Amino acid sequence: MNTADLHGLPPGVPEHLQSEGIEELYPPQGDAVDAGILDGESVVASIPTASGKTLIAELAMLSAVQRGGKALYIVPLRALASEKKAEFERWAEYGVTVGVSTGNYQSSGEWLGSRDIIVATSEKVDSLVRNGAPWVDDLSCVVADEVHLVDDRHRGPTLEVTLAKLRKINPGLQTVALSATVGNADEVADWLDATLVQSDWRPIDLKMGVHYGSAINFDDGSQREVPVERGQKKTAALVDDTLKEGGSSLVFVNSRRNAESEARRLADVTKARLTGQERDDLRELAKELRDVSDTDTSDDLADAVAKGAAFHHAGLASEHRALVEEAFRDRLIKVVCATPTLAAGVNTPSRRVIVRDWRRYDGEFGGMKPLDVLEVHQMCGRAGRPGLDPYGEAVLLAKDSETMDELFERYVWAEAEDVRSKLAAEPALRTHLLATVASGFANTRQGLLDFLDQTLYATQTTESGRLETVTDTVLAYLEANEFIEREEGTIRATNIGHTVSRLYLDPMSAAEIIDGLRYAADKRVEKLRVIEGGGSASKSSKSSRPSKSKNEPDETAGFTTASELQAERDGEDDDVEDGDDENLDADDFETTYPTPLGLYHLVSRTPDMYELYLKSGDRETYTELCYEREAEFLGRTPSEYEDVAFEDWLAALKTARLLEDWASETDEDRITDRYGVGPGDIRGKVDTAQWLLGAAEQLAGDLDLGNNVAVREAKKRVEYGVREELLNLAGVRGVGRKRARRLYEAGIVSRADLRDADKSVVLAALRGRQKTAENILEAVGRRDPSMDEIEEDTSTRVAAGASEDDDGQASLGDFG
DNA sequence: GCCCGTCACATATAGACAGCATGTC
DNA sequence: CTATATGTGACGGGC
Repeated sequence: MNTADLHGLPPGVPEHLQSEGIEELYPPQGDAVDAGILDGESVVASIPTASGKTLIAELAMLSAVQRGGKALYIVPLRALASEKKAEFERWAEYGVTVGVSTGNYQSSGEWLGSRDIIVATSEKVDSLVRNGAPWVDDLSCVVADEVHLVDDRHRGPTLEVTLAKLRKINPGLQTVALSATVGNADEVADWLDATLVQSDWRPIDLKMGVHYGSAINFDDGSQREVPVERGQKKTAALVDDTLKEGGSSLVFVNSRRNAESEARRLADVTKARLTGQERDDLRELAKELRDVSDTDTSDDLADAVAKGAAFHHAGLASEHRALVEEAFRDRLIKVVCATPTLAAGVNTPSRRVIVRDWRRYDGEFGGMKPLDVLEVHQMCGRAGRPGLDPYGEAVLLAKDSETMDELFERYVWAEAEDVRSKLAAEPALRTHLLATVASGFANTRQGLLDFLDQTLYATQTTESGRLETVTDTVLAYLEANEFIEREEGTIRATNIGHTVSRLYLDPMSAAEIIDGLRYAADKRVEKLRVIEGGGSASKSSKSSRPSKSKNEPDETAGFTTASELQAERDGEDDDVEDGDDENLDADDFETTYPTPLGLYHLVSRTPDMYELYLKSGDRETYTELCYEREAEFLGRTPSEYEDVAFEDWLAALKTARLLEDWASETDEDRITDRYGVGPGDIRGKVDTAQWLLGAAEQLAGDLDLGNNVAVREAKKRVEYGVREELLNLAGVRGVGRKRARRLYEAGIVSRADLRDADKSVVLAALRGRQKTAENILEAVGRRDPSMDEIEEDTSTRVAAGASEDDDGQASLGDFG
């Protein structure tokens, strides 16, 4: 089918497609048009990666807009949201407007309402529906990208429920679901009342094969000699082989560490084949990567990249990832060793894909578990860059002929698994039943069951009654925690229930947080009563030890290097927080209870916080810490000997400790090696903690518990990664944790000080960066921010520390 | 005395969404 | 932790 024959699109669009070189539609795209995609018909397109799924979606959305409608494009990842938005924005010249809404990307409801196409993550859409975004009623077309993810245990149910809700709100809604090739696409199509378009067609040929001995054996029967020299690794031979033809490779491995070590090894392979220009460009890129964060991860990545290789996994900061992805697309980086982050993320095609590891450690499984066929196919699908490569090659590795046979059978010839709904799990229903009640979708038990009947789960299940049983369990749970009320058969959400749903909390997280906050409120009342009765004894003990925040500046002013200062702070933590039940004495108690650590631990043990892994030795470390800081924890501490929950509780303590470190200005590199995480993990934890503490603050306010100020401060401290005394400064644009500390050390302790401060002192505190100093002064509202002719105050500079090249901000920012 | 290979033994294990209100070098 | 790869320390050989 020719693009010129397309109907129902905004004027100019077919011509635009032709100008992009799209004269003719790919066969699956033609099928989708035949299925009525331009006329508002629903379609499930189950076709390989990179075979033009996005255009199918665009055709549907553009024709819907042309009919005066509004379209929603649901993506699985935030990074994809911005990618798609950028792509769709080329239709702006035909009057089509695009908006994005994700957790970290701005979105006012009204503004979104004026957009023709909205791109959002499934969770964000769910949240918008819960909160009654007005434009949801106006949708005429919804696209679900990667719809096979309904199979995902954690996030699948959200997508499933959201689609069901959208379809219920808008009865005639055109649903376009894009899926990888899966076993039961027909079932998905049935569920969505859509026509199935299924095809294995790809614009560039994909050859899948297994390397064994000295050759790759492809699925089409052909072979390619790739001998492996003695002492050489297979991956090295394969990467070098591609490189000789000027192609790049993508290597998938099963752990972060493997990604890093493989990249280190392959760097020696790529290094040998770089041009002089490439060497220079890579050196520059390496510097940029190194500056992203002051951690080992950053250095290791930069070292590898300088030689033309990179690794990619979730421990990287988002800037790291973005830089690596971009340079790989530009063919500057020759090989990327990645965990599955890259398999489903943004578009990073490569001439050759090597699936080095096909098994991955899985604790629940109890050993190395073979990857799903779908997952391996997704990785392989990254092979072949449209328009650049004649074909793509995906290679699995076998050390013996037996393994080769197994790999052919298991992956090369195999069809992907069926998609199975995971909705009937309690955690999923806990969240979604509350939301369904709270947003008025249903107000009886039967109403809920009727609604659930419209989900994929219902069309798939053979086990009748299962959904009903779980529903009853979950309703009982929600009622017991006072999130819902039942009266004569009608179910209503309580005020708190509404809040919980609106905040997008797992009700179990909310229950935990509420318990903890109530515990804190009670303990506070009780303690204050004791203090009032007990009187002066505790007061005098207090006065002998000034609180740490007050005496900090004097204490730290004399240190000359950041690390000395750091060492002192770390030591001090141990001293001050050390102690028994009495470690929070009278006045401290009044002003500092609940403590940040208590609150961090509270949010860290909710199911919404992903657990940090306990390593060997950690058990002892944190058990000890648990006794040391016993007075700070909110709620009953499980018994070390009797409670199975103790292990989880300790893992949460480890997370809480990380957050406390971050909020005490501990350096990133110190945190990364103390907890065995990457810079990206710190960011993730901090981000989640911020969200949960924000929710906790609201709950504390709603329940009138009187501790929302403490929660707010704990939240602010994680947000900026600073101690209490820097909170005022750290909020200024351009001032992060490091600069705030330097300004503070130079005697500038507040925004007001900054407005009036001696410019030479400011300049010295900022290591003589004029431009930075001007920007900061402007941000804080100073009338004459100009730094022209200003000299650094050298005396201040010396006192503030002579450490070099350490001007970086926290650099954990995520600016979507 | 030193460098290196070898071996037994220990160690660690993928990913990432969400509230609200504004803004980073 | 139904496996695996990598890191670590002890040991011995060759010089």
